[in-house]
Amino acid sequence: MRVATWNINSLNARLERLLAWLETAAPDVVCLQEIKCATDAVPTERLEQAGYEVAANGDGRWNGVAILSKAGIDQVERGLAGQPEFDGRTEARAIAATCGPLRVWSVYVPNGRDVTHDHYPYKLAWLSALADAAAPAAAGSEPACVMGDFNVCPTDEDLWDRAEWPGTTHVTEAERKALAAVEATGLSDVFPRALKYDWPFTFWDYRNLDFPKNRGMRIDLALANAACRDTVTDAYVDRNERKGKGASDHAPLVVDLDL
DNA sequence: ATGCCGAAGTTACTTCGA
Repeated sequence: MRVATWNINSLNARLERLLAWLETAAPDVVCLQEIKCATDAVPTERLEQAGYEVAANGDGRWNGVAILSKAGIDQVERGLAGQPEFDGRTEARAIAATCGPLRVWSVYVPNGRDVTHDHYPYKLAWLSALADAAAPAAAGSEPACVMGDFNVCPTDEDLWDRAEWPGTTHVTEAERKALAAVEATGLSDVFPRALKYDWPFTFWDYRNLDFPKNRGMRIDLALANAACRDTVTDAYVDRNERKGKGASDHAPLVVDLDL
C-alpha cells in the first residue's frame, strides 16, 4: 500500500490540485495537515467521489488535520490523550485511524513561533503528549506510522543553510530531544529519496524564491514502528507538487509499504 | 525552468506560518 503525508495549507484552496495528485500518485492513505477549515467544511463529497473515505479534525481558520483512505477508516481518534491546550483551547492537530492493516496518525505539531513565546513550551509539551499517545502502538506488533508536519529539523542537514539559527525554532536541542523522545517509543524516521538535488526537503517558504533556490527544510516525517518499517519498499518527496501556481508550501512525502 | 508569499476572516487589514 502507498501512504503519504502532506501539509496542504488549506484543503479547500488546494482541492483541485489535491484531486489531480490523488489521481496520478494513487496513494491508498493520505494524512493531511493545515486543512484550515472546520470539520463540516471539509469537501467530503468530492473526496469520496475520488474513492476515499474521509476522517477529519478541523478547527476553522488555522490548523486542522485529516486522513483519506481507500483501505478503510476505523477506530478514529481525534486529538491526543493528554494533549496540552494553547490559550485555553485544545487545537485540532491530531487524528488517528486504522486503515486496513495500518494504524496511522496525522499530526500537525505546533510551530513554536519563537523560543521566547508561549508557543515554544507548548510545542515541547505537545511532542511529549504525542510520545505518550503513540507509545503503545509504537511498541506493538501491528504496523503503525505517525505521519505529519513535525515542525522540527531532525539534523542540521535538514535545513538549507546548514547554519545555526540563533534563537529560532525548529532546530533547537530541546526540540530535537522532544522529537527523539517520540522516536524512542519505537518509531524510526523513514528517510525519503529526493527527486532532485541531494536532500529530500519537504518545505520551502513562499518568500524570497526559496523553492527555485532550493532553500528548504525537511520537517514532514513518517515515523514507522518496526512492523511498519520492515515493509517499506520506497519513500520519496514529491517535490513536483511544490511547483507552479497554487502550490502548498509543503510537498507530499510518499511511502510505499509491502502491506 | 520552479520565479520574488499565501490563506482566511473580515471587508483593508490582521494573524499566522517556519
